[in-house]
Amino acid sequence: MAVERYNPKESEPKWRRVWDERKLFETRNDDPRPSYYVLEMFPYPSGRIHMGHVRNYAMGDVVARYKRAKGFSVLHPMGWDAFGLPAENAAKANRVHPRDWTYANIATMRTQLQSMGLSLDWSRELATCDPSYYRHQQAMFLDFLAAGLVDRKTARVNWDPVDETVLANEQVIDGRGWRSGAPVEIRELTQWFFRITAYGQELHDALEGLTRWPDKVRLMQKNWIGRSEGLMIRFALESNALGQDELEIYTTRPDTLFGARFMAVAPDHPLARAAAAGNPDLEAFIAECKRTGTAQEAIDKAEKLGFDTGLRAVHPFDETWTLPIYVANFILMDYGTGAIFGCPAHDQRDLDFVNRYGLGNVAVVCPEGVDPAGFVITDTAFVDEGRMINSRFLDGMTIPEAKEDVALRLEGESRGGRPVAARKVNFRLRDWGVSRQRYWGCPIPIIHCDACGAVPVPAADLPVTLPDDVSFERSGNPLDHHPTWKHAACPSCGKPARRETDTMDTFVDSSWYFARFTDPWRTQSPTDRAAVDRFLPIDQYIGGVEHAILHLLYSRFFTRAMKATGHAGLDEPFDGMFTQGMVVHETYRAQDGAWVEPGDVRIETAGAERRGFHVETGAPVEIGGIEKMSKSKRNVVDPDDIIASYGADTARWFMLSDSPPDRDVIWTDEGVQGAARFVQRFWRLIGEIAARGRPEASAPAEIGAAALALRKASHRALHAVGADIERLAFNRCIAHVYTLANSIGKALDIAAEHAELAPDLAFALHESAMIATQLVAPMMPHLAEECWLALRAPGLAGEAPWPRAEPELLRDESIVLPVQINGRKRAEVTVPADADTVAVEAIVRASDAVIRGLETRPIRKIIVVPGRIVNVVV
RNA sequence: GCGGGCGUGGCGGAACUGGUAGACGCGCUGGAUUUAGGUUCCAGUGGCGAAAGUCGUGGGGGUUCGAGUCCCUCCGCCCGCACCA
Repeated sequence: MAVERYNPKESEPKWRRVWDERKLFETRNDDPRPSYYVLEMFPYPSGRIHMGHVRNYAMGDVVARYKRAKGFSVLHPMGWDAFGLPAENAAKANRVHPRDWTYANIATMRTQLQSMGLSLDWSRELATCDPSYYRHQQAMFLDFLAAGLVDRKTARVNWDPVDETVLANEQVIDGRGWRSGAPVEIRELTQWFFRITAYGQELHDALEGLTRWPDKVRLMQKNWIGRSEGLMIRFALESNALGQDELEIYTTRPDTLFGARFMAVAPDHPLARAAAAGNPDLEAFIAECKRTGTAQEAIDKAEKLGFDTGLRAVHPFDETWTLPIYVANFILMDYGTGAIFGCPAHDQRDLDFVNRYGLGNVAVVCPEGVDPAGFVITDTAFVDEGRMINSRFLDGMTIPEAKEDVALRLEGESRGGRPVAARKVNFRLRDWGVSRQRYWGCPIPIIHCDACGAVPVPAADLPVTLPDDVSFERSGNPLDHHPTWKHAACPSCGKPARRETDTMDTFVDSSWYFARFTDPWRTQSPTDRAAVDRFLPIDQYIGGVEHAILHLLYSRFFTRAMKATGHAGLDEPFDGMFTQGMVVHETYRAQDGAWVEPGDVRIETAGAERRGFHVETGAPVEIGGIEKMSKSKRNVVDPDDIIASYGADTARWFMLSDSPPDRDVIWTDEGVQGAARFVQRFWRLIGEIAARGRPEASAPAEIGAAALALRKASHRALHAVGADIERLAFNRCIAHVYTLANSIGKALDIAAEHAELAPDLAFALHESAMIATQLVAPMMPHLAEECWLALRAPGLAGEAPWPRAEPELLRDESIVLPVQINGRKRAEVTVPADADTVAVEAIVRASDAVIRGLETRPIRKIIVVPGRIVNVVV
């Protein structure tokens, strides 16, 4: 019987209206059911959504809808990461105010997201650029300050001379500003810092417990934090020439102390500066070091260079042994103490250095089983395990034993009333510099007074709001150029003072928005503890791997700081974390090399051959590599276009179908069309069943083979889809749905052969249609509603509870076991599902196919893996 | 350089803790329906072979009754960090 085509253009908006009217996705904080918090990283309102958003939000929505059906009070909100430099650049380019630009983008993108049919609680929507949001951020900044978690200090920062602002490390790519492309300068500036290093150990250790995070992300964070254990050692200087009598170094290899050949300090180490004071050559060397770019290439090519200061340090275990002190270009001031002792035999950099300056080396660790006498280091440092040699009292020890022995001895020795050495845990992690010389960000609520210093803005005066009347004519920070804004009275003494004109890094905004979502209506405090306790931690967070370190690490710190200041009660904000892959697409180039948009390319296939032609001109187009969708390669597909021509359900279905969610998915026309085809096919299957009317509510007593097979298929799919959504294996979910659709199709074929439909098949068909509709609902919610209605099911698909798979339908009475002979499949036997090993063995021995396969050889052994396989060994 | 991941048909990918390799989709081939189809339906689709069979998960080796899965080794691709002492 004919079923009309499903029309998403009509259906989709209709159902969204129904959901809205019934407030289906609004979450109540007093809902007595257990809560489940699903969140996708909120978008930056750049202008339009892209396919990456579609993929990200489709995944989150599947989880949200599934968990809702499973009876959870699901919190699934959406907001806008709305501060940032692009708004200011747009202001400069188009003479539009950053606020207007941002809110116009939000309006566009909100409409686009809504057209996807996401089950979001829009009543909790927030934008970080709204004073109702950032006022609380200012309050927390001041609370953090009071709690000692904020520092104001002078530090070396990346300065972009074109954009005239400090850049975060991650915004410096190969030594150039990511936006301007200008070489970044290192400047010493006084800035505000969050003391993330205070939590270095904790952030490191707690990674262990984040079992629902990708290992990759945990490892990246671990490396970023860069914890190392070592020893701070104070070397005495041979002479007190420069007013300093010692040099403190940090080392993780105190065991190699007897292999030391030199000392080295960073070019900006105090000792280097002091030594350079009377030494123009050294001064020139230091200047030259600073000129070396920070670009990767420059670092790779840079040779290990040093300048002998003429100073000498005394070996801590031998007063008669002194070491030359160099200023060296490969020593970093901001790690450890900015000074090292060099042991060339067991550190490649040190070895390169001595080989250049002819300082020689002595091996002090020898690999097990190698004769120490013949163990010579030339070009490659030995960094593996071994036994100590050439090291006096350490000889014969393992590396850990030697480390411990050196530490104990030097800790016990003292000079100038202090121990010569101290154990020290060091971190690569630096404090988080949050000052930005930008307009479109959260103002730092501080007033600088000549008399009182940096004074917090009183709570009653918050928020410090951004002025509207700013000009982007001049380069630099518009807040600083504003005629009046920065002038304020000192809250402490009342005298004229200056407002802080730096704003906060936008990563601060995104470090706590998930907490704000739990009670975004609250005006008196950033959070409501009861709401935070109820919803946090986030049960499932989903976003791109590009935030694996920064956003996720900052949020982990921020949550701890919020705990310390009473705004939250937990350490880890994200219980489950998932990083989804990118959306990629083929690229096309015209003969002149210009990139061609997918929409302008027509693909012709001849067998396995694929050829591209320009739609209008017919000129051949070269089909290039598959790459991340980007404007520059023009291989972008606009979600709006797809939704307009196929509907949101098709777009969502395809985004979830092909690839595992953590891998890249290739966007293809064929793929979308396949998804669209399935939408129609599904609608047809359901429609044909619906047209037969509703059968009895309970299963008939007599169930025939065809009906039983369909019931089993339905319940197996139900079971499998549920399990795979829990695993976030959406591609597998979709495969299960296809399998079920195939089973339904077969059952309909059988049904079509009979004029009168048997009650058991009628029941099984209707049941399968209901189950299939519910399985499809998290991925294609609009289609599911339309099917739900056609099947005359009560209420909405969007609020129906997830059905339970009947355990007896998941089992088989008899199963087919493959039988191997010597590991090769030779036969199959059908056995009762509950047959024990002995029974299976008997059946196998009696099997004709097995006997034939044995070719009269005697059976040595039979291995039966119940329910799996049988292996006959001859 | 250090760290991590991956390598399965023409393509995307299935295969839970070792147990029937290629589920499911795309593409392709043949056929049917249709005025037409970018529709729908049916059949086929890893290689070789007429078939029985045989070979097949990047290459080589190993452990095992049995290896895509575990171990060693080599090759290739991808990602992260990068002079962190």
